[in-house]
Amino acid sequence: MKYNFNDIEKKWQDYWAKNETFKASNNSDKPKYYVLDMFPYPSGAGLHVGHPLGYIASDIYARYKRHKGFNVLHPQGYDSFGLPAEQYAIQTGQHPVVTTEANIKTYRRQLDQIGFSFDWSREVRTSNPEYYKWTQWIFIQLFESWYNYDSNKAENIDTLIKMFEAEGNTNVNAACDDDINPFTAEEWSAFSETEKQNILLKYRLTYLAETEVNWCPALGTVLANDEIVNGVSERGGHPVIRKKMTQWSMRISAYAERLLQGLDTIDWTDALKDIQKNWIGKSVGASVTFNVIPNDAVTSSAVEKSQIEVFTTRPDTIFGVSFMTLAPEHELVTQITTDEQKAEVEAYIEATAKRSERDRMADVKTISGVFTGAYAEHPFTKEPIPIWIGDYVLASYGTGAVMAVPCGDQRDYDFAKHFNIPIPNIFEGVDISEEAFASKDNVKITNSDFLNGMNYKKATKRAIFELEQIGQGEGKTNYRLRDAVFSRQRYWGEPFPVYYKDGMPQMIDEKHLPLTLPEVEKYLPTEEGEPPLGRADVWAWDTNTNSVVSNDLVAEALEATKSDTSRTSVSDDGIYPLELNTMPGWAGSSWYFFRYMEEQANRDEAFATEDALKYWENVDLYIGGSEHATGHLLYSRFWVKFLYDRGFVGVDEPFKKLINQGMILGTSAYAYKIHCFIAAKNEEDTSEKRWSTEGEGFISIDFLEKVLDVDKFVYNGNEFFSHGFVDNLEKRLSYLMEVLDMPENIQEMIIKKEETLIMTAVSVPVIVDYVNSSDELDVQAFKNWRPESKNMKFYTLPNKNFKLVRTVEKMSKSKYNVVNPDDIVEDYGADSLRLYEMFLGPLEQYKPWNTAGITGVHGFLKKLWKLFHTGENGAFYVDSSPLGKSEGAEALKTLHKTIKKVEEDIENFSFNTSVSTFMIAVNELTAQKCTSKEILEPLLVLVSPYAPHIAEELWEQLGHTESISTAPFPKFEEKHLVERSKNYPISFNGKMRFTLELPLDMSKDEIEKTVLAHEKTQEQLQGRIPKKVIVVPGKIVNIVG
RNA sequence: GCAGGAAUGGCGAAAUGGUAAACGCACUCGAUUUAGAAUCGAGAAAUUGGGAGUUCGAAUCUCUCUUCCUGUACCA
Repeated sequence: MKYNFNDIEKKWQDYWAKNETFKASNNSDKPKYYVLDMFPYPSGAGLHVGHPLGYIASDIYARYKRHKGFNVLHPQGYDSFGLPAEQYAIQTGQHPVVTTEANIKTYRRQLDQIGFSFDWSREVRTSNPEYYKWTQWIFIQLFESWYNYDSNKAENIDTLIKMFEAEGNTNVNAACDDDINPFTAEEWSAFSETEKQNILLKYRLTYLAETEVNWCPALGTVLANDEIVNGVSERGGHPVIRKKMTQWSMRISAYAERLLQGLDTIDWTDALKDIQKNWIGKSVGASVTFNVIPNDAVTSSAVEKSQIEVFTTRPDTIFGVSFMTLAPEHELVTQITTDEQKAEVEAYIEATAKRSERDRMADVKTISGVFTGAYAEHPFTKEPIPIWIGDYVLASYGTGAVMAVPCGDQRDYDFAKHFNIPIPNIFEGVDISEEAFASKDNVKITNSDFLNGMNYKKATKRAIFELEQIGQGEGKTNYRLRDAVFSRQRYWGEPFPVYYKDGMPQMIDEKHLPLTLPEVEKYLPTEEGEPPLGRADVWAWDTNTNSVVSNDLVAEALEATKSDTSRTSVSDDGIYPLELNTMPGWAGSSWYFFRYMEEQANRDEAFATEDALKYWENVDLYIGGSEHATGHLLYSRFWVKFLYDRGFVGVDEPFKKLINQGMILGTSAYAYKIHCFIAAKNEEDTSEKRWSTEGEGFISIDFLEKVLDVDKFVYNGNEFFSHGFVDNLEKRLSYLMEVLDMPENIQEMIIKKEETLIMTAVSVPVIVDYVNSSDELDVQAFKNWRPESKNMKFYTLPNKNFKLVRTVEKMSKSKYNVVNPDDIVEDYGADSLRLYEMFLGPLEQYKPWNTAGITGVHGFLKKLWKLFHTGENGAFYVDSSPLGKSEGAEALKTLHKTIKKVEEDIENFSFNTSVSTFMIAVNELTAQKCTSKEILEPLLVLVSPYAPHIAEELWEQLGHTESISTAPFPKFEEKHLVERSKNYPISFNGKMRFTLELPLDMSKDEIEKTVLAHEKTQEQLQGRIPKKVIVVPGKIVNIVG
């Protein structure tokens, strides 16, 4: 019987689907375990071999946990809202629903054929209305909430309103906008409804605000900070500019501290935690207020009371302040600038505004700034401090102003040097003539009044205390984390459940959700620049019927209220325009892990029932790419903490353990297209001396290396060209003659150095399928693919094949290095693909794919199969009789060391090493001619998580009628590994010289005696007397001397 | 600049203080075959990026330098 993997795999995939083998239950006596993959965006290109890497790892773990007796939830779904489907819709006019559905079909087929143990009954798709109904619902909950720093959690907005009614807002300690004016309880009750709503909006966890956003004109939408890479859009690489727009924002900054603290409670890699820590960017310091000194030369009237608030992490260096710098955008700049400096300052502001964010980022070295003519007063010395503006100070961080301490901060130092501002030194015994002293350690403060002689820690404490005493500062903590813009000017996203009454946003009642996407005839923004939803004709909310109605009705309603300027009377007929923006991609992905917990049947009543949430809690193991570190993974944590605060879920972290799988890279192949010719020394000379190869040809890389006589030649840009070529030409002329058909007289001229031979080469990517494992090109296939090369020459070394250069890079269509798992599954089977992906190397690492290597693991599966088919003509045969003591010992040893290693490996997510372990086990058992059921049966369970199809098939052949998937994991027994003796390595000064077989129960002294007495030891020592003998029983003997 | 990670044959890698290089690919030779593929057997090949230290003993721990990768960037 042959190992017919295609039939076997189909058979068991059908079996699993039919029997719902991997359906998880919400009621079970077993302990629960939740294994989750980051769900895919179903793109049109389908999967390549890099995509399933993480899925295979998580599947192995999920299957392992089932063997270990856990009730495993291992679901899968689709992040099906997103840009590519919409871009495709814009180009073709096809509705994204249609393309998304088609793409999902492809994904499902590809996933199914790899044999994943997903519970598909719990599938989610973020673009399904039954799903995004609950995304909209969560949005409404955020709108109805505010963050109370006193209770340190989100609360219903009603508790805030109660506080306003009772005592106004002065004692409210909330996460809110900066521009809050204080009011009393009386004032609050006197406000109009619109005014009240306006104020509440400044406190809500999602709020409308005019924000400076990253606008991408090419994509017609705003982008989040994490969607921009090097100043251009992550998708498509389009330029991004700053633009002010009214947008929904999420007050994630309220959670900055908890997002930071929470990292300590979860099992993520330090690398990933560091990325989030840096992104949150906590800095502890103080806020200090500087009074601006009134100046007659300032025309502006406000200057009398002007104060500049700064944030500093080094309040201990306050006596080192010799100037202040404001961001050019700082609101105070125009007020304090003296008439004399006005022209210069305005010119500078204009110049900075013109520079794009990208320019400012690229150019961090140029120092620029302008003096405003104004001075501030030092809070302690009362000395005047000049106020400058400079674009090294960012308007968006802190207060947009800094107290410059040039002796302690390199940027301040550079600025001071550049503009000849004094640099007072406040560090005892430190030389600051060359650069600033930015370290906090091992230094004492001097020239600083009451701070003299103190270290950083003490001085900081004292400085803050003194600032508080004079009312000009306090301790403060700043975060880099900004609120997240939540609006997108796109069609293919969740509609906001929001309509506008008198310009104020109103939530649609949750019982009328979902608010589904309207039909539009085109997916582009409108001519007026409104988002695509602006094209919908039926996109207004009728509060009478609670339904979406035609826009025409809004026009009528507005007409009716137009004359009423206060807009407070209810003369309209209750029909209002709906929000035109949609939600960003991260909305649906920030809570999907809860949706899986609920079975399809109960999903109408809640996003997940309380029972389901309580049972599954959160994700025990999450596997996905590290590129989501500051996007999905941060936003999910934020939403979960919010849902936790409001009592909707019982956990405040979504993912207990997280592993980032590395990327599988493609191995591209390049052929060099060359052209050889002889250039005349004189450009104008076009006489018969000139010669060239007939058109272009391709040159084999080994030939090229030989001709150029270098191991590795430098290839820059599109061509190379070797002058040194001529010098060594004689040696290699034979090769050249053979291939270039060069006339003898030309050869002579080159040898005599009358002419220079020039070779140009262009590298052309080749479809990797045409290249064999020895990097040789199938020339015929290549010619068929590239018809223009049909008549070109392919230069190779004599009797050699055409060789190519290979480079490792990301898989991409344009490089022709994409490997489709479908082909691998067809040629080698899913089990081989699964094993090979794991075998390539550690899960977290980036590693190149090389299809040739798969024969190794495929060969292993065949050997495994053979182990069970040792009967006549390869018939199935295993020996069910009990193992004899003597012949069984060896096999048991093999089995149990395999159990031990594989179990350890899976627990440590070291899947590559267990594949090696399987290979060793099968090689050993084959050599032992083992046919015992007692050995082979448990071996199958070990292999089953990795190669489930072959395991199921052999399991069935062993006579089992139930799937192997819940068979208990074999128990490791130490006794089978116990050895009587040990082949001790005998080292001399740490270097192993020979080995010696000694009983393991031999005592330390005896070992020493035996070893020293051995003739080989004497030979090594050559009469010397050992200074020391180290004996580690069971490990090693080391003789020093 | 800052933060994190990495460097072991031709390639992917194993070994986390105790015999360095397991396992696989590729390579060479042999058997089988009309040939190729497949299969089986045999073989050649790496002193752990450089330097120093700790230790009886270091790929592994410490310091330092070099190179590469990832993230982040005027964050006060």
